[in-house]
Amino acid sequence: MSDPATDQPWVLHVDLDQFLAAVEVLRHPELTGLPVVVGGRGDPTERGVVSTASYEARAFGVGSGMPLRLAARKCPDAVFLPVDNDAYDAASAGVMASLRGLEWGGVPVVLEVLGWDEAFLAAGPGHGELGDPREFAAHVHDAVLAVTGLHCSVGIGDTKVRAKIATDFDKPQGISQLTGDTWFAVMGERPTTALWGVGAKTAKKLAALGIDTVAQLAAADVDVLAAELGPTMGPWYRRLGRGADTGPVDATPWVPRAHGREETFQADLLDPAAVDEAVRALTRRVVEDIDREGRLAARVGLKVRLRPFSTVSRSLTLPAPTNDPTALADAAVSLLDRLDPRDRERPVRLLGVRLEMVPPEGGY
DNA sequence: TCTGGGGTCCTAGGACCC
DNA sequence: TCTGGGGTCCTAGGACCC
Repeated sequence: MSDPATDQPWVLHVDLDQFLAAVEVLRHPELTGLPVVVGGRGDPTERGVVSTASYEARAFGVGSGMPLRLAARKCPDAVFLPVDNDAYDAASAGVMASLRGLEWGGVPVVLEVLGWDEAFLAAGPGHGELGDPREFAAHVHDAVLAVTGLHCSVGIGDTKVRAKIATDFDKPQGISQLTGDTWFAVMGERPTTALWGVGAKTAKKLAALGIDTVAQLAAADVDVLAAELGPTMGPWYRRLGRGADTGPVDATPWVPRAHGREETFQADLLDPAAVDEAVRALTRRVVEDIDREGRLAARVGLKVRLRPFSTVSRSLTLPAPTNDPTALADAAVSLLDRLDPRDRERPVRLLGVRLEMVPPEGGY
C-alpha cells in the first residue's frame, strides 16, 4: 500500500469534535454539558443557520445547516452563540501547531491542513519504524488535547479518502481504520453518498444509471460515467468508489484563488440605491481581504439572491488587474446592469462580491 | 422551517482565432 | 453555400465541502 515516491504508508485524518461548540465551551466552562448552538449572529429569531451544534443539542435533532429558527423550535433551551471567526482562527492555529510539532518514526510529520478543524497527517520523509498506527493516533488525540483542551477523532487509512471516511465511523474521540483490505467489506454496500465528494445530486444521477452502492460505482463502465458526469468527474467517481488515492499528504501552504464576501439581509432590499451601496460596501471588505495578502484582482463576480430564493451570478474579467477599491466597486455595480430587467425589480435577499486574484509569481 | 458564509473545481456553450 | 476542426478565453451555473 505504501507509495514509494512519498514513503507514506499511513494517512491519518484528524477531525476536531464539534469544533466551534467545543471552542465556546472551553472559554465558557459554565456551558459544559448544555446544548450549545453556534450560528449566525446568535439570535435564533434571525435569518441564519447552525454552523455547529454540541452533541447535547444534536440529541434534540439540531444539526449543521439547519435554520436557526428551526433549531430553536427543536431545542428551545439551547444556548445560541454567534459565530466568532477570530476565536476559531486562533483555536485552529493552536491545533495545527500541536499537530505540526509531532514526530512519527523519529522525524516531524507532514501536515496538510484542510480547514479550521481538519488535517491529514503522514510520516515525514526518511522516517524510521512507525509501529502500530492506532497507537500513534491515540498519541495524536492526547497531544492535541494536552495543548488545546480540545478532543478530536482520528481516521487511519492507506489513502486520504479512506482515512477521511474512517474518521466518521467513530465520533467523538474515536479511532477507526479503513484500508484497501477492508474497503469493500465495509463500504461496498453503502450508498454512494457515503463517499467524500458524492452529494445528493450526483447520487441521483448515478441512481439513474443503476448505480446505488459504492461497489456498483467501483465496477461501473468508465465510458458511461464520463459521458454522463463529465470527462474529469466521471472517471474520478469510479476511482472514489474504489477508495483510490487523491495524492500524498502535502504540506505545501494553501494559496487562496479568490476571496469573497456575501450577506443575507435580515430584511430584503427593495431600493436599487440601497443595493448599489451594499455592493460597494461588500467590495470594500473584499479589497481589504486581498490587500492583506498583497494580491491584485483579475476578475470580479457578483451574486444576487432574489426573493423568494433564486440565485443569479454575473462576472467579468477586468481590463487589467487592480486593487483599486473604486474601480472594483464600479465593476461590481456594473454587473447589476447585466441582470434581467425583471430581476432588477425583485427584492434582494442576498448580495455577494467575489474577487478572483492574479496567481502569484510561479503559479499555484 | 423558508433555506449562512467561506471557499474550490468542473462543465458547457459561445466567441474568436488560426 | 449547409460547410472542417482544433485551441483558448470568457461567462454562467452547478456541485460539493467545511
